[in-house]
Amino acid sequence: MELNSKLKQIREGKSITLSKLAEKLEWPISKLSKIEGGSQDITFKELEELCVHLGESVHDIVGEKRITNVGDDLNMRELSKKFSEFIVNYGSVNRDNFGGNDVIKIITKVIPELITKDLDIDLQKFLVKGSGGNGQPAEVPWLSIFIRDITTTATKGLYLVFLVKADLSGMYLSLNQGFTYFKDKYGTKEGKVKIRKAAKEVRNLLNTIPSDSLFNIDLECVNSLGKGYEAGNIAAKYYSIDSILNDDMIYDIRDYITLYEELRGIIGDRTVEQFYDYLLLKEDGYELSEEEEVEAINKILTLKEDEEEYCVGFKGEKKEKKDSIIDNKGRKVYPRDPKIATNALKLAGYKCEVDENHCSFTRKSNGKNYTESHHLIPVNCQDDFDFSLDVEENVCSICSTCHNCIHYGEDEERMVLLEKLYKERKDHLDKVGLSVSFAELKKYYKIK
DNA sequence: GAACCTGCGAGGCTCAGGAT
DNA sequence: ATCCTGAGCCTCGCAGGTTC
Repeated sequence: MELNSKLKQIREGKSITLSKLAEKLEWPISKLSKIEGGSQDITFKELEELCVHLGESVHDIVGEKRITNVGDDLNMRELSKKFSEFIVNYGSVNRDNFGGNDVIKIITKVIPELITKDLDIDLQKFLVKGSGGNGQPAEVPWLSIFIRDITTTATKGLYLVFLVKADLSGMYLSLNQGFTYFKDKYGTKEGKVKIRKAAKEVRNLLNTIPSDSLFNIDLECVNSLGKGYEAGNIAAKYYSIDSILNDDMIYDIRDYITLYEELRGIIGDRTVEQFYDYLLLKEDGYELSEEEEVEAINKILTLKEDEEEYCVGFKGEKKEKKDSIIDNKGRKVYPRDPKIATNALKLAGYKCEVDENHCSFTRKSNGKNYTESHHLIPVNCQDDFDFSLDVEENVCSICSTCHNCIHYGEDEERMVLLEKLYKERKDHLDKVGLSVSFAELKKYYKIK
C-alpha cells in the first residue's frame, strides 16, 4: 500500500477527522488532504510530526524505506550554515523533483523560523517569507523580511531580501523594491529605468546606509524578474559562498532592519503608491507647485521640435482627474503637467488674455512674448470637481503683472481680471465638465 | 535586402498554500 | 473538498536593430 493511503487508513481507523488532525499539526487542511490524496509529497520531518499525532512509529509506517533528512544540529552560526546548505544543494532542484523538495523547505520554512527566533522578530510587525519558486525552481531564490505596514508581498513595496545568485556563487542581503509594481505600471523596459530612479531617490533620503553597502548587484541571471531585483537594489551586502560560514550575518540583518525602519519613517502615513508617485513625479513629467511649473515650461519652450504637433487648440474633452499626491510634509497636492500649461500659452499666441495689448518682454528660450500660465480654477480645488482641472481650457496665458495682481492684488482689482477671464472661458469650462459660477470662483480666490 | 540576433510580452503549464 | 492565486519558467510570435 502507498504511504499516503496508509496514513489515511490509520487516521480514519482512529476516528480522527482531517480538520482535527490538521489543526493539531498546525497545517492547512488542504495540505493534509493533498498528502493523503497522493497529490503532494511529504518530507521526513513532516512524516515524523504526523506520526506523533497519530501515535504511530515512523519505522512501522515506512518500513525499510529511508527518506533523507535535512541536517538539524544547532550551533552559533546556524543561519550561515543553513544558507550555505541551501545554496550548495539548490542546484539539485529541478522541475521534476520540485514538489515537496527538502532543499526548498530550507528557504521556505527552516531559515524563516531561524531568523524569527534568532533576531526575536515581532511577527505582528514583520513578516518573514522565503521562496524557491512557484511550481518550479526560481532562477533567483529569495527570502524577505517585510514590515507589514509597508508591504507583505515581494511584488510591490520596499523590503529586505536575501537574493541568491543564479550561478550559486553567493548571495546578497538587499534593501530592495517590488519590481512587478513598476513592470505593470510602466512595462518591463521603462519599469527598469523607473525602479532604478526610485532606488537612487530613496538612497538620497536615507542616513543609516551601512558604509560598506553596494549600490549595484549582479545576480548572474537572464530572466527579467532577476534583472528587476538588480535594478531595484537600494543598498546591499554581499556574501560569497566561500566565506559565508565566517560571516555573522545576524549583525548585518540588524543594521539593515534599522535602515528599513528609517525608510518606514520617511514613508510615514503614505501608501507605497503615494510614496512612489511623489518620488517619480518629475520623472513622469509632472510638477507640484506653480513655481516648479514655470521652470518646466521654460525648459519645454527651448525644445522646438514638436511645437506644431502638440498645439492643436481646445480639445473640448473631459479629462479624468489624477489622484492627489502626499508630499514629504504630509500635504495633499495635485500634480500639474507643464506640457498642458505650455500648450495653453501657445494657444493664446503668447499674449495676455486679460488684454492682448499688455506689454511684457521677450522670452529668451523661444524669442516670443513672455506670459505666464495660470489655472483659472485653482488646482488645489480639484476635490470639488469630477474632472481634471489640468486642461488647456482651464489654463490662461497672462502677463506677469496681471498674474501677480490675481495672487497678491486688492480684491476689487483681482475681481476685474477674474471676471474678464471667466467670461472668456466659461463655455469652454462647461464642455470639459468644469462648470462653475462666478460666485463660486470668487470663493476659491477668497474674494468677498 | 535577407539573415540573424535580441528583447518584450502574451499565453500556457506547474505546484504550494490560503480562502471558502 | 474544492477553488483560486501567486517574486515562475518556458515557448512562441513580433518588432526593431545589426551584420553581411
